[in-house]
Amino acid sequence: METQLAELLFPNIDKEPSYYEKIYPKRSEKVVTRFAPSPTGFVHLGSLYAAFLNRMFADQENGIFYVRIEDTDQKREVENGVLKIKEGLDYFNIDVDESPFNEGNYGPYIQSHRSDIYQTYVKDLVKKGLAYPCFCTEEELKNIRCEQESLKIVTGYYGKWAVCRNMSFDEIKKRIENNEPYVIRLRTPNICEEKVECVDLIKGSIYFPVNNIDIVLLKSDGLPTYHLAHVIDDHLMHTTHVIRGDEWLSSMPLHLQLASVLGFETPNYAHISPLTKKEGKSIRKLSKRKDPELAISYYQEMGIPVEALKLYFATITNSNFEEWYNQNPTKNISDFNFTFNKMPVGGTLFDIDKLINISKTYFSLKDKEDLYEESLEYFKEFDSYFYDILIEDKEYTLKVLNIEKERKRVRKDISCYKDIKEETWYMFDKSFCDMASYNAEALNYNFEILDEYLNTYLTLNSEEEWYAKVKELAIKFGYAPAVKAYKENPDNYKGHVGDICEIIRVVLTTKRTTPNLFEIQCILGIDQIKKRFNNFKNFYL
RNA sequence: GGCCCGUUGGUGAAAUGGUUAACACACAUGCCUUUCACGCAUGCAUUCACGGGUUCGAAUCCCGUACGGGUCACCA
Repeated sequence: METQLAELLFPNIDKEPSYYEKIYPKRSEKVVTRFAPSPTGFVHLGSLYAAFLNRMFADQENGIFYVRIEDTDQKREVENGVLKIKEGLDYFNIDVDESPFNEGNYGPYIQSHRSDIYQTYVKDLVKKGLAYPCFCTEEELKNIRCEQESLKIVTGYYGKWAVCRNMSFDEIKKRIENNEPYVIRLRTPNICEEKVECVDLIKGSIYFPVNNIDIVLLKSDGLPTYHLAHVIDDHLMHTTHVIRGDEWLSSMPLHLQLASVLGFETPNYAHISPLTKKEGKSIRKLSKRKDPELAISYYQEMGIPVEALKLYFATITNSNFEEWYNQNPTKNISDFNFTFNKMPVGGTLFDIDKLINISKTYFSLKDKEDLYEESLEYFKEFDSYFYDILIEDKEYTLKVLNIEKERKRVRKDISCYKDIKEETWYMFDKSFCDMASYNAEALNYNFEILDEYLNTYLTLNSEEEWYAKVKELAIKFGYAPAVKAYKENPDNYKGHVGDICEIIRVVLTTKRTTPNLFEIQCILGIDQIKKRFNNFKNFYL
């Protein structure tokens, strides 16, 4: 009778599960991880975090990391969804060993192309009396739920509520011939209220009630639900560690049950606690719909380097990473030994301040050549005006990017590529001419000091000599040659040497705060300095 | 509402029964200093959500309460 039913339901399925078991043999790698996104739009930072972890763990154990597209819900699918996932991964420099774009021996890597596989396994379950067709309509299911809710009992398709569970073969046949739509449900073997131990690598052992709901295995369009698909795929693709978001934790009893019913060994599970965000007083999981600023495009536009993002991920992944990295700043993330039991169990607030700090350190460690190349990539895409300025004279740009770099304590004022423009635009003649504008306060500057400086005190031979001259200039005009002297007797002076420097600084850059003034002047050169002094005077006279 | 999980300073967190509760970010002050940044120093939880209990001893174990989160689809 069951065999008859199986043939009625799946007349076109001519294979047995053993066929697939044979063509997808065990792999030699000890660790196989995977990233299994749905093609529903841009790649969210949270997804990338999961991908990053999977890749990292596979690397650490010399394993395989593959990508499988979970597109069994065509309603939610977005145009170019798969491509967007690829772009996200590429941008993040996450190598993928097997994927739809790089098929290995365990494909297809897109679930909608694996329909026959799922149906073969389900057909086998039907034969064994472990699955059955259900003709309940959306409305009927809704009514069942409403009744259960009013009775204050657990909702779902189970026990006596599972009305299609014991339908006769003749009735099923009649309905199918009548073209009534149906799903295939699991005939869950559990009716009692036992608990199952779910071992999670991050959270430890958790005891859940066993699943006793006849969940849907195959939807009316013949495609599987997530639960069935992932259990079969992770088995056939020989995933050893399922590292996924913790929204799946509570369905783990179901997944364990499915594996057991299908006769599979269960992989290890690790459920990652979500990245969260503060909204007013409450905290909630980062959401793709509500938080578009957490699309990677947000970071691309700002120019936060991927490496910085990865370092940030690493620090929130293992609480001891940060300390290790501070002691080994030249090593790679992959040199660190990650462990699941050091991962956060609760949610993690996404801390942009921390990210920015990490990014600043990252920039401070970059040498000028790398900085130049990477900046070009960024500005080429997001600011062609400044890109043209940067490439006009490479040697000059390198000097600008190198300001205060070749010293023991490097500046840390750049947190993203966008900042590079903010911090250097005044160093280039073109952007200076285009963008410079003086604050009204500059009007009050003593023009005599400026003339004196330009004509007799300006020297670029060495920083010591230059500074000594500036001090002389300060004294000549009644300013203290040292800040300390000024602070001790403020009434004796008009100001201090720093004020003199400020005047020069503003005239040359329009800014009150810049890196080292002497270095700036050396790069600008005498002619440019003169030009800017003259411009400044013309501006006000 | 049922089932799970969590709650340590502004933030991320360490500490897994034993003296003054790591570390990092942020913040504040001071030093250094031509400005800013860097760097250095100092400060920032009389206490680990709350209430009970176990113990010579608890942030750490147990129970209860409160709050927060996740999940209960023919979505993944």
